[in-house]
Amino acid sequence: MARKLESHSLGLPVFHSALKALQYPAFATRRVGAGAADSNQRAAARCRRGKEAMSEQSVTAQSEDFSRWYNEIVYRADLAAPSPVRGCVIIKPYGYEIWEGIKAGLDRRFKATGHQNAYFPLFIPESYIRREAQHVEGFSPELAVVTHAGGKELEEPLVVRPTSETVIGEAFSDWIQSYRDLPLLINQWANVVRWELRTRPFLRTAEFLWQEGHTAHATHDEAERETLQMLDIYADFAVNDAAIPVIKGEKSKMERFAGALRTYTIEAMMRDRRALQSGTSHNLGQNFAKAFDIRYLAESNNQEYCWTTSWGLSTRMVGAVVMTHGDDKGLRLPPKLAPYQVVIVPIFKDDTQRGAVMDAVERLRGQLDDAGVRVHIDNRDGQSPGFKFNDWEMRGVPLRMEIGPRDVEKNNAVLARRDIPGRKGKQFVSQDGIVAVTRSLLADIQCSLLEDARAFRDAHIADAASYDELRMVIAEGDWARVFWDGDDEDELAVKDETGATIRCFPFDQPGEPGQCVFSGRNTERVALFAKAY
RNA sequence: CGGGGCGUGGCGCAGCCCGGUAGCGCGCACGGUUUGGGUCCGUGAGGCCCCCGGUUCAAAUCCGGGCGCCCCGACCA
Repeated sequence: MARKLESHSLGLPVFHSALKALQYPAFATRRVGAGAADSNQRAAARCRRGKEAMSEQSVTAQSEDFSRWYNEIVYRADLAAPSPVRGCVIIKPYGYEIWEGIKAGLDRRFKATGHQNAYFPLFIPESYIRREAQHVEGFSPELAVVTHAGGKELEEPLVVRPTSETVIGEAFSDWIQSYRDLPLLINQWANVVRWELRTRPFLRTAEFLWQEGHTAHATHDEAERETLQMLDIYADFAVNDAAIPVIKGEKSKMERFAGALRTYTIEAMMRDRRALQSGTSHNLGQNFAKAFDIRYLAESNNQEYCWTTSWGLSTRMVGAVVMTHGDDKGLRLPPKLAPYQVVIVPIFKDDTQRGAVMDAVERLRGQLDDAGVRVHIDNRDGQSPGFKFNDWEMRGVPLRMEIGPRDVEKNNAVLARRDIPGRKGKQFVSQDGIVAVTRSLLADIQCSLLEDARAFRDAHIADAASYDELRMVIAEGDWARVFWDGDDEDELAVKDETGATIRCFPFDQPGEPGQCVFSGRNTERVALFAKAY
């Protein structure tokens, strides 16, 4: 386990301090009309028709049908399996290991900023949920409720948690007496249930795994700092570990968490250019403190309500990794999250060769293993090397190592990078110093995935100066950045007409005033509109 | 909840119109052959044809009823 954690860093840029501002520039945009959408994608779509009946070994092209591509890849790469229950999935070991990587990366950051893990019950008395008015309203349509247990009807139905603000709020009100008990910084890793209508593996399932942090503070400002700090941690994780460039921002009133003062988000652009909210952080103000009587005795000897926050990131992140980096051949996993960073495919004809090849393979494996690289030997008997190459490419392994008789003879190995297709991604290297080469290639792949994703995203965000332009940009499938000073109805109108919603008001603002594309009012704020998952 | 579609070996499907032996591809098992980009051949295992009822000598197929699932329109990490 120690090794596993450690190998997540690989000598790559590691997480430094959650409080430190992130290094990457927020994001770039293009002008409307300039260099429109990917002509590549369309050409590919045209090309592909007619080859319909390609063998079952190949995956539907992204350009042809993105969601079909997604579903196929999720199942074929062995991330998940269908479940007997409605909107649920079985997360298979390969998918779960990605989640474990996500957990490890986040948990480390949470601990580094003083949070502790705890666990609260799955069942929540129905009356708790009702205590915070907006909260009930927000969640009641999607609650699963247990009415019977132990063979009889329960006196009070139990809600299967959709999130835990209420139980935790109740607990906090007991735990917190004095300002000396603050801040209280708690996180829990748990499953939650939301009875969603339309579900997709990882992106939206009836049950999902996540982490929910809950904190209580003495002042509004402190709570606000915590809320923003955790958003920074999410962004830092997304960028540096998952290689997903994200845009930090604030949610509009409509998209705000039920019961929150303010909701912040990191938004990522998937390969089909739809937005995916990949993590959120809420300043809950005193709403829950008042509903659950979370009070502390201040130094002044006065009873004060606490200021609370909550923040969560879920298995949806696995879907984000798939949809951000994946290509027509399948997954492309960032080395820091890849269950296997290197897969070794041994090649031999007969038993003599086998012996020599396997000796070399085992030796190299040992070296990589000792260096903390997650390495796997594919010694399946029935499959040809070619089959294995394709198989591991589909499963997104960053680096493939081929060792055959010729390599053994020359003390070589072949390394093939997943992020560079075909011959160009292949190189012969000496077996001596394999650790250093592997490490540097993995670091390189980690960066190149991030850069790819960033370039793609920036090419598909456009500044729109009018509502017409906004409509155009959205119709193209891109994201539109616009000056916005509309109200809820305006936002709804845009959604009805274009299908796009405000993903966020980015923290990165132009700093100069402009005219709201909808109301015409002057405003300082720009919003990002996009179609979202 | 409104509109469209589908339930047949593990997965993807054909068969249904015109009732009569349940079939194909993939996968799986075994043997051989191959192995540096998805080898090939042979043998084999595996199916209350969603459920209940009806028609008939005979139902996967026709009729009636149920159930389940998927896709498209209102919510969400």
